[in-house]
Amino acid sequence: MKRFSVFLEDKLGLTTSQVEDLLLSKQTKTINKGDFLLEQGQICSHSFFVEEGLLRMYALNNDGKEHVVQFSPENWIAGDRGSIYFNEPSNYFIDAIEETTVVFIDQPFLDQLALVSPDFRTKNEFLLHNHIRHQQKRIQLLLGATAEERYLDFIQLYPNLLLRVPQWMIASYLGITPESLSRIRKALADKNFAG
Amino acid sequence: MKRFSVFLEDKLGLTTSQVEDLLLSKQTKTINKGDFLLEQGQICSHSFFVEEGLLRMYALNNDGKEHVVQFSPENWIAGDRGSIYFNEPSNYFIDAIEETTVVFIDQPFLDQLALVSPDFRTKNEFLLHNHIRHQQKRIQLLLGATAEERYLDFIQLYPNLLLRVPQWMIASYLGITPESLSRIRKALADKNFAG
DNA sequence: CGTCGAATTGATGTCATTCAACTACAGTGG
DNA sequence: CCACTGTAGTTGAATGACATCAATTCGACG
Repeated sequence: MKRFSVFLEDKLGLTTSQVEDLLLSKQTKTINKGDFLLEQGQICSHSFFVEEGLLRMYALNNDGKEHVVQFSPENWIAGDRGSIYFNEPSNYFIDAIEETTVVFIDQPFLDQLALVSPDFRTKNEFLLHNHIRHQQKRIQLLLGATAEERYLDFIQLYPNLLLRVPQWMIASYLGITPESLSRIRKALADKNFAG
Repeated sequence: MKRFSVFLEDKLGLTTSQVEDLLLSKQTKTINKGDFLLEQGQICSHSFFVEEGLLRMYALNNDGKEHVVQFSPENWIAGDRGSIYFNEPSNYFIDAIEETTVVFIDQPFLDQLALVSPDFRTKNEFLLHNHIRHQQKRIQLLLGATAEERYLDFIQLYPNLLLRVPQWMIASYLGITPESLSRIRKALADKNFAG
């Protein structure tokens, strides 16, 4: 749980010894590529800190097509807040794109963190604000940018994911078909040779 | 500041007397239809609680077209978190769709709230989670739903806004042109007569 | 080497945009 | 009170962006 420890110290303001205590009772779970941590209809009772690997959260639309809401590589937290905090069955699936090791985070654990660390809540709120800000940016792009612009933004924001996520999933994240993404990439390649 | 008082009591867990004390030093500001509370390039140093009226937050894309990120009617809070919490110049405009009365909320005020109310932070985090959940839903719709489906979702979610927001702004919120929305409305009207 | 899913490519279709004309209506000034 | 003006909304025709369907090609893996 190396990454999780560092995360607790750097992002949430805990001391090394606090982290050691807290993690005594914690275990990691490793799941295979393609396995699910959450399926539509279930109530999501945990968030998942990604220690190693890569998760994807997606929904199905009316036609049964997958739409990726977010990718969660190392050091990210996945989970459906709607389901966790409002106790509703989730609309989402969370599965592993690669073999992935996660740490389960439940409410009691968060309460513990708030108890031992004075500025845990401040830092946690910071993370929430950051999440909102990223979502807002994404909404803005979906409203006003072309598929090509959204793709360029994606490779700038997540250059490391480019190599790890299959292209058809990136298309799904961008809100287009795999065929369209293929053509966009071709057009970009042509432009770059011309320029 | 009636609505703001009720908000502080009901949503953020303060007592009536706490609210009275806190609001002694607070003033409202009323702005005209079309006036701005935030413009692109400025650093957003406050959030705005809407006591009366209706705000809209929007961004400009590469072509200079407006795209509405959110509407904020009574009891909502508007503001650009990216700018507030990360101290960056904002990408957004916030202006008034109607004459609007707002209460300015800055960080010192929030700190005060956290001091006097034990469960302010818990309730505030709840609001943040709720915001994230709504944004996620919107992303999902933009990825996988047709313009018609998004419009139906909009009128279900914000039936009261239908009468107050000009149609071209709703189109902007949905990510389509005013002409397209006009046609969608016509098609729906035809369907309902047929059915 | 053969198989299966991923990616590319081409032909065609659909939905929304663009541009333009026109109607309806509110606000302004004579 | 009426003409003048500007903005919102509607409608039509042409265009454009992305989707769909179908046919290959590519590449990983048993």
